[in-house]
Amino acid sequence: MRICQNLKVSSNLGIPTRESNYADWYNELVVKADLADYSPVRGCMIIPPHGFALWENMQRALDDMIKETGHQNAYFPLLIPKSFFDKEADHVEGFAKECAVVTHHRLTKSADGKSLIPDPEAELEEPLIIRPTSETIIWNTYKKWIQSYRDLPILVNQWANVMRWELRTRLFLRTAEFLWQEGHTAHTTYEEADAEALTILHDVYSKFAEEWMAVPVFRGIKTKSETFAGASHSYCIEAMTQDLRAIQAGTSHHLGQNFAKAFDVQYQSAEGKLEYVYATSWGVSTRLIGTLIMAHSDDKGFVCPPKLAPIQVVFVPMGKAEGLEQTTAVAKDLAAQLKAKGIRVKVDDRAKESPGFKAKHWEMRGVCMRVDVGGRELEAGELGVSRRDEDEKQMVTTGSVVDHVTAQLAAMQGDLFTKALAFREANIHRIDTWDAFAKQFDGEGGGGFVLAHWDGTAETEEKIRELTKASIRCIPLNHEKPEDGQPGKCVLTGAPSQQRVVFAKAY
RNA sequence: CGGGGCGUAGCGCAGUUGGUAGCGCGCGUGUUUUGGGAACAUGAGGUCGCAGGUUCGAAUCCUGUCGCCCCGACCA
Repeated sequence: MRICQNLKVSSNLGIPTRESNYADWYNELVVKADLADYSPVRGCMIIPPHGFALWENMQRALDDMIKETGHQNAYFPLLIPKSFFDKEADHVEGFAKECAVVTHHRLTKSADGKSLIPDPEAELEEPLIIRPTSETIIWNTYKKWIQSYRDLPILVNQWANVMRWELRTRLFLRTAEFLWQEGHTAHTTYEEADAEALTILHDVYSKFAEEWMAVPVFRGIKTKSETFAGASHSYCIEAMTQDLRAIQAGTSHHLGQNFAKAFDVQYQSAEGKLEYVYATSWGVSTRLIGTLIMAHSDDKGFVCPPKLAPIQVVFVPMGKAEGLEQTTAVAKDLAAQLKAKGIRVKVDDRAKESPGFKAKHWEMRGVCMRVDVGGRELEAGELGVSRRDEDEKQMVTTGSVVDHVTAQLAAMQGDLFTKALAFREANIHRIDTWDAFAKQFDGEGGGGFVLAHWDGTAETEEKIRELTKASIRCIPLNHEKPEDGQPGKCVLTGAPSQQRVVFAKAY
């Protein structure tokens, strides 16, 4: 089955440049870096071992942080009774249009005997929904778990797949099925729930994005129109892509008492009164991989921050006959030393591929560092070590390779963040006139982040979106410059504004 | 759902007065190679998306149908 025939692949090697076609650059990179592939079902993706190893690394770090902040993992079912969705009106409104529905439990031969059809005899009495998110099934369960204030708070997370029948999909950025974690907590007070939502935003998501993914993010609160269906308010982190758009990398919602009321979850307080609980939910998904690619990668392929890279160092032994045996032995020895220090290494001792082929191969796949081990190097006692995010190769004495690599991996992690931060800085604009604002978002492509004043009304927000395709990504919680938090006048209407908000074209 | 494009080998494509399918890459084998995507030789691989129809004969013409990609509406 041919799925991406519009992708005009120039050859089986290489990818388009970001400059020539950013969208194709991304699409081809994802596939050629072995991060994901198309599947026979539209919008679903196959994640091969290399891509999954990356996800596992992300998962592991996030899972540790989630547990560190007091949460436990649990698992709830994939299938949810349709009736559960009838209970929270806004939530239904938000998800009804994109639900996959299970209606039968058996297949049978069609009349002509040539194919299988759902057996009319086996239609379910109540259709089941493949979870688009798990609030409803979880709140139905929490009703059983919560009787007393002594049962609170409940701090639970689950790693799962969910399905949303998206009309237009893109590998990692928007797939019909995706992997994620979803946290669901219950609390006695509004303030405690808000503190929870903010803990996740600051201590987990923002920290993970910046310290592990090396992607700087804006933390903020969503406007009413961008708030999660069924939430009281939503917090988010927003990153900038290399084509100057915004990408929502994570969300943390304060659900108020909406779900508690919809699912009748009350507890008896210390004073003996019945009270509805307050709730949060929060999630990050495989979209983070798309964010990672868009933040750091280049025209040679994937660039991955060392903390998350499936392979951090690859050794390429060179030479022929005894020479090759010798270089391979040296490579394996150094690799073992690095592995002992917890570094993820690979020795590419494939016989048929040339060193040049191997260099390109691993560059495409985002290996952070490469060590060339050749006869010349061994004679000189220096090996060629290159970093994925730098052009030049360093000559390093064999004995100091392990220390050098260890130091450079740490340096690369920091440098990627610094570079991404500088890029974002260079593409943030503080704009106070409508003409300049409109001009900034004119034409195709993104316009970076525009920090501008907004009068706080949904009408103005919508109007600006219609005129420029830029939307309010968030109302920042912490400002880059103190003056961004000062009052001003709306860039469109001139009405009073409390602070600047982040405008951008979004993924 | 609207507009556009397209279904031929694993991938990218060619193939019209209708005559039973080809190229490049990749893949197997062998030899020579290997310092930034090696070369030659040899071989394997396709009921031309599916279903009808026209015809002596259909990848090609007709009808229907399914699917995919891009742009839009919707969305993490």
